[in-house]
Amino acid sequence: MQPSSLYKQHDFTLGKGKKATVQDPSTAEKIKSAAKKLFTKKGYAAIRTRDIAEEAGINLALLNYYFRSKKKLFDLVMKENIHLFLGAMIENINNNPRTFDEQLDFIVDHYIDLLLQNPDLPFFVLNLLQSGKLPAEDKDDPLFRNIQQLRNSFLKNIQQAMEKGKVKNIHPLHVIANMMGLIIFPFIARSLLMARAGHISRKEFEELMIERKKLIPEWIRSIMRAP
Amino acid sequence: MQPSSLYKQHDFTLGKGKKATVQDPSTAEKIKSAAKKLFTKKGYAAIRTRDIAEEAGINLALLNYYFRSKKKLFDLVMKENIHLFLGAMIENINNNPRTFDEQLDFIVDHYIDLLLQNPDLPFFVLNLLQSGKLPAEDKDDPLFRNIQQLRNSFLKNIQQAMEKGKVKNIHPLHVIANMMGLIIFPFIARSLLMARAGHISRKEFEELMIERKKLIPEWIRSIMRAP
DNA sequence: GTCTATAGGGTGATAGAC
DNA sequence: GTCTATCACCCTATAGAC
Repeated sequence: MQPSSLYKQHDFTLGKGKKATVQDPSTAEKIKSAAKKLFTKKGYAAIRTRDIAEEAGINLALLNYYFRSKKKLFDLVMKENIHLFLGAMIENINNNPRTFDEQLDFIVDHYIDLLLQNPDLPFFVLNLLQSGKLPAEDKDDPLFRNIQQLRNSFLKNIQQAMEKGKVKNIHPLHVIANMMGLIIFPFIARSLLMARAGHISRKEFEELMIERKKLIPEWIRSIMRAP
Repeated sequence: MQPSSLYKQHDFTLGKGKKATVQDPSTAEKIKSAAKKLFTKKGYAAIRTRDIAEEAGINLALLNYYFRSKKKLFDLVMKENIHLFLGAMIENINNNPRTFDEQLDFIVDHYIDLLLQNPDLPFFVLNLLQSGKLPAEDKDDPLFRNIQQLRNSFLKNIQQAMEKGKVKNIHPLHVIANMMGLIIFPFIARSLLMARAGHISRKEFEELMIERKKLIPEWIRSIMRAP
């Protein structure tokens, strides 16, 4: 008998038509976090269901028992990762910073914190992007509405600053690309950077990333400032 | 009968012990460039040998006839891609620019040209990096010796400029990461940037990247300049 | 050199005992 | 809920005809 929902919240039909909902996070949770770890690090195609079962320390059959299929398990991980990746911005909306400078400081700070805790997240997203499997923005998902809102206000702020002559006339794509690149790139290239730009330990790397929380906003501002 | 070398330079033993070397690039070349296109875009695990055969318009068996195995074909593509990726720097060495500014201008210019022609190259390299399959630097390969030389002179130039007080005191990893990130990131995130940072066509994107050839060195310099 | 057919092994998924 | 055993399919690689 298969669970009716994907996440172990079965409706068991008992005798006399009674129903009971059983919560049992432990095994399903083990599988899901193993899947998250492996899929995030290496992508969908490179991971076998057997790898996930082994990582979770459970039997292969349980994976299908709880999640029906590899694809469905991946979709679940993908959804969570995308929310994690975009979630750093939600707080921005809720915190309601108005100016470009405030937004900049907030985003840089929160994203670097996020990436320090989830260093493989950018690779996962870029992998989706490259394979064309990044799902379209879901109009019903409040998260995406917030993102769109943030993007619009961010772009508007850049536009206004340029019109007032406070910053150079610069295409918004440059600003977005620079900000994202300065935040994200060190994490996707970290093994290269650690090995080749001097021999840098994991701890030193993390300290340098924390240092970037202050530096990147300064850099972005100096890049945009009129001569 | 299998070809003795991987790349279709057979020694056929003819009657009376004569040998002749036959050059036949067309089929092997078709397979290799199909493999390059697909492996570069989606990585090793996501591509089947059937995909390559179809893309090349040849029979599946020919792939193994010419290249022995999927793995060997991938290794060949990997080697070529790594050389392509690092080759943009070789010319730098051969051109012998001395100062940091000269090196900076040269690298940015040549890398953006390279990436305009091979936009999927960074993803391929980062994919190798992430899966831990990037081969160690080969001491025998002159390419790697040149890279090491360039890296050292680049790092030395940064160090010297800081000692002379011409630029801020900044960890070299920041400089390398910033330069690489500003050059490479727009290409790995291009579909995201084109769709979400305003609706940007392929042509507009390329024009913006060409614009970055002038802007990035300015940005790097303004980032490093003492206040 | 190129094809068809198929071997051989891996992989996702399930049946059925407990 | 969890396990063992196994099916059915897919994928790489090769044998053998032409």
